[in-house]
Amino acid sequence: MKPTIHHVAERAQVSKATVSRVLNRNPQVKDEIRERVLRVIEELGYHPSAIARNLATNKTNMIGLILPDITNPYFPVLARGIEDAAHRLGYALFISNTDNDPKLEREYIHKMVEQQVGGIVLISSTLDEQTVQDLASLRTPIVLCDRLIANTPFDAVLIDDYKAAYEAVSFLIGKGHKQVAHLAGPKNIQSAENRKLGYLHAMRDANLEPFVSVGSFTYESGVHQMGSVLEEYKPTALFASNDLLALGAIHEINLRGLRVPEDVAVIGCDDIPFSKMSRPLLSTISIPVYQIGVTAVQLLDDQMKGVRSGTKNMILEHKLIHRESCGGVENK
Amino acid sequence: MKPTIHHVAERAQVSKATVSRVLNRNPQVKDEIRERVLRVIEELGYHPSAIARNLATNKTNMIGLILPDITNPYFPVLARGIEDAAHRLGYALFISNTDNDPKLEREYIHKMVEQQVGGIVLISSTLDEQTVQDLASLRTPIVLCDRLIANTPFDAVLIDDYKAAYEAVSFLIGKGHKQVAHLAGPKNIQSAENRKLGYLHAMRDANLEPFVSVGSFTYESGVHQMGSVLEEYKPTALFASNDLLALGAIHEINLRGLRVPEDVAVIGCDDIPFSKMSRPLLSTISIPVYQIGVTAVQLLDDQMKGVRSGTKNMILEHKLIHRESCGGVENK
DNA sequence: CTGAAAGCGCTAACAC
DNA sequence: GTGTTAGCGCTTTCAG
Repeated sequence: MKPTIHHVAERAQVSKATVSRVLNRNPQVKDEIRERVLRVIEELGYHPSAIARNLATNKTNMIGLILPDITNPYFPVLARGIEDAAHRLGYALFISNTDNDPKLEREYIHKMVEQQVGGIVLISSTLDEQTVQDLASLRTPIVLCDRLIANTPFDAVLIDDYKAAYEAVSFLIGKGHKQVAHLAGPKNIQSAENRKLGYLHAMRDANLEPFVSVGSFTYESGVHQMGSVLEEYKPTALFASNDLLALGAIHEINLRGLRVPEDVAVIGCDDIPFSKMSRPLLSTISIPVYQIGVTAVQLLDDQMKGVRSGTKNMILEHKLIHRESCGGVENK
Repeated sequence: MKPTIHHVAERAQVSKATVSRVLNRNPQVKDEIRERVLRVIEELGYHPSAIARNLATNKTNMIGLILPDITNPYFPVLARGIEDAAHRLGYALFISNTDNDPKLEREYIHKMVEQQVGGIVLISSTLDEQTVQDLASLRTPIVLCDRLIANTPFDAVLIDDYKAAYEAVSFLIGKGHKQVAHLAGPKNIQSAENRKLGYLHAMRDANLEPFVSVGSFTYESGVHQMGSVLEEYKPTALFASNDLLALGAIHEINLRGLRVPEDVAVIGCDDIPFSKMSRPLLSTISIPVYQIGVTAVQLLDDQMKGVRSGTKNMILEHKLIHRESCGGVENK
């Protein structure tokens, strides 16, 4: 049996209250007694039960992270930012993968609420109206990442996907490209849609004919989509909605005997770690993922502490990273 | 205020005990009453408090995962295996990154124990004698991944790193290579050491002169180490202790105007997702990471349920994956 | 089939 | 300074 505060109290010949005081660093305990208690705690290998404490204080030191898939290279850095910030603020972190399955999302959210988490960082693309209602009635603070839902009490932290895409495409156009294709992400993912819009508008503003191929946010999808793009459009440049797609596209381009960037310039989005390891090095839009995670937890913490009222949305800055895959850079 | 079982009971005009019964699907509740209670639960948006329940039953449905760094591409799949298995068994999962810092490891372990987790999956390379003692006295089930500690009560699940390395190197030697270098991982990581041993023995058994360069398990380290290996040893083949190292090495090899696999054949270890996206595709030792995670949780569950006594070590099967980077495979 | 009451390990007034 | 007491929200005998 694990020792409880009771055992410690008994053995140290003091009351549970006193043990509780030394546990909580209450200064008004005589040094002698404090030391005695501390010694007993050591001897017994006693660890206070956080759940009992939580129950008594009616507040917990746990928060939850719900994301699509930690296996997708975009997320580990985000998760790390969240985790680091959480621990810095004294929270333990629950984690759950949903694969973007709305049913699982709801299930995990409810599970976390039952665990009495103080708040949840939610990364989801598939929130339907009903789930949103559901969440809003939960009385549990929620912060969204990479996703904005208007008219809800949820804070959000994201980048300006539209602008990022517009800039990337304008950059390509500025280099003289007229045939710029776009590999888009799933329609139900807000950032994918916004990136597509940014692409479309940049093309329109330059009086160029757009060409969009829609797929999923995976390497395989990039390989696959690029095949038809190459056949139907003869692009000299490509803006992919994320790096995985870009990487897959490059693979397919090479397979067809074309070179990147000489024949087709490629630029992705996200700046996942692999982008710095691929050949050619991938040009991309760098997203401050780690910082997004940290910020999300800070917002959550504010909400939990009731520091703030009203919704808050944070737009973080992205950055165009010019590496090898879009040319004009000496092979270092 | 969040509704409690008390509110539900009151509103449904039954006792807390009855509400508890319907919560726990106790069949001996009259249908009529059950429905009434269920309806009230719905109306109130009531969610039972897991921590209160845990306190009452003295068992929890939480387990913890402590790993070095989710940002290292080896870990997400492992984490996913653990998470999936955990949820399947009804556990919520805590997660913490330690960066292999022994102090953080201890801190997080203790934090999780205080959270009353039922067990911990621990991925660590830096366990010193003292920490091991400490853990053993915790009365909390622990399962180790990728690491074995003899004479402890800890279960472990891993692969046979020695054998994996021996096979990889023998494979290279079998292809006629006589100058096979090794990029080793950190000395304090057990699997790195075992892989090095496997390499050494394979070379010795073939009467070949070994050449080892020790670094860390990173891409940058691969780039850096490969520089000197190329200058000092003129290898025709390379066995890298993990894929990141291999990928970095390939980068450096190419930078020096040499080709993979024509000039230097390369084989890595781990089979991280990026190995299937790199150019050339990386030959490697595939480790059943996902399965390691699943197995770890199963062992943990067994321990927690007291199903088993005594320590159990599981060695899972690795597999040599023959892709482009070691030659002899048509470029598909 | 349902209710009353005790208790899980801790904190937080309130006394002394 | 330290002890007493009453809960926190739930489960679990034990009655009825």
